[in-house]
Amino acid sequence: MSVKERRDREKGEMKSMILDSAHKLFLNKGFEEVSIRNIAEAIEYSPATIYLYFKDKNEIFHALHQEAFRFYNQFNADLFTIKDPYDRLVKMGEKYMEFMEQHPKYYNIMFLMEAPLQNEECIDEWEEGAKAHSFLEQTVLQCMDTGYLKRADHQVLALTIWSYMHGICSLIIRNRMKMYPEEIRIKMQQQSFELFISMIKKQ
Amino acid sequence: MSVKERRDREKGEMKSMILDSAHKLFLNKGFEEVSIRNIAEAIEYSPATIYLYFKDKNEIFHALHQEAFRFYNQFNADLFTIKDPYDRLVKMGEKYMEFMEQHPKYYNIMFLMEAPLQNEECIDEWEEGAKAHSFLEQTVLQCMDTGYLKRADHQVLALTIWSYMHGICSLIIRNRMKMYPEEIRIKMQQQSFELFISMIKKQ
DNA sequence: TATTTTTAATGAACACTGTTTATTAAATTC
DNA sequence: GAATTTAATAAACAGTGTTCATTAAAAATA
Repeated sequence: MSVKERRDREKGEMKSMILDSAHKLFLNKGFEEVSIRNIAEAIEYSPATIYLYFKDKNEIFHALHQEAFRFYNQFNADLFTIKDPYDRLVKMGEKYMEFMEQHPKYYNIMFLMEAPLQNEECIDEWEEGAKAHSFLEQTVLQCMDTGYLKRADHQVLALTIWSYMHGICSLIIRNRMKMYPEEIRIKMQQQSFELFISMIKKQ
Repeated sequence: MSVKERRDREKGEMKSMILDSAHKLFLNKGFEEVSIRNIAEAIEYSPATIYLYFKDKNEIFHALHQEAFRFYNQFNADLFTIKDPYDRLVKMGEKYMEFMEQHPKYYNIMFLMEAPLQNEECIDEWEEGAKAHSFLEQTVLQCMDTGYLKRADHQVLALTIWSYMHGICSLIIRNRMKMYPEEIRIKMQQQSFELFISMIKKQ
């Protein structure tokens, strides 16, 4: 019995050893640029060994996708201390943009890359992502209850807000805002955010 | 003199032959999945020949990126016949989503892929994209002038609208809306669009 | 026209990639 | 101690983007 237990533990340790190395390499080189052979070299095992612990490269991406959401929730931990729901909502948007700017590689794997969600079974939990999203939904609902936002389906409004935030962030990250000269690009982005905030606000 | 002219013409013909083949292959297989060797085989030349006409694979992606924008402008041609600027703006949004749904591969290369804009010199014109964007800006301006939209910086509002549209579209295309069960996903998307439209409208 | 120069096209190679499989070595069970 | 299960790997498969020396053809010059 205890043999099986140790084996399971060792299997888990090996998995997180692979993931840790992959994680570090990915942060240095960018996700697509790291190969299975790179990871194998870093942990001093052969490439084939990786396949005893992960089905394929996408499964590694999926695991790191989940880790990125954990990191994102940590990054946003201080939002929970903001009592006023409207202040919290605005701060949430600001932090979303901050996260994109400070951690573009995480943003990329969380919201832009295809790889992490390319395996069928990825329909499963995605707990941390759901947590973040329902936090947004609850905040929106509270904003309506306190009269900050016009009454509407809070789920629909939450999706609309997220869509806007993700839209502007991914345009920036993927270099699709070159029609604006570099100097004014950031100003445009800020003004757009302010405009959007004023648009959802009651009155 | 005329020799050089013929040579230039032949060079151009070869370039568009490569591009045409690449285009067809990409539409069948998806962009990342087509190799230089695939293209070479299709045009019955050796892979090395491609490099006499294009610096690298990204340059091919860049050319197709431009073609996609031409196609997008064609797709939207009938918007010009809509006289009422607000009707035109709404229709513009609807067609944007239609385009994403009917031509996800074009949408991908236009707005999501990194490759087409990875070479330095891509800062150049991007004429067709600028055309589409300034059409949006002008429509927004006209909507303000006719009292449909609240007065604001029309460039900032145009960017905000595009950000929202791109946001919802890329969340769909990249499968990031799995927190909603498949049946209601499309409904959420439609309701969100309607909500956004009502948000930007005066009153 | 004959020879030199320029240009176009390629085969072969380089240094990679993800993934599979047969084989070996070690650990565990009988 | 022998048989069995498990873990790890070397080697191979079938690709990838890209470069470069070499060849074949076309154009320019003598």
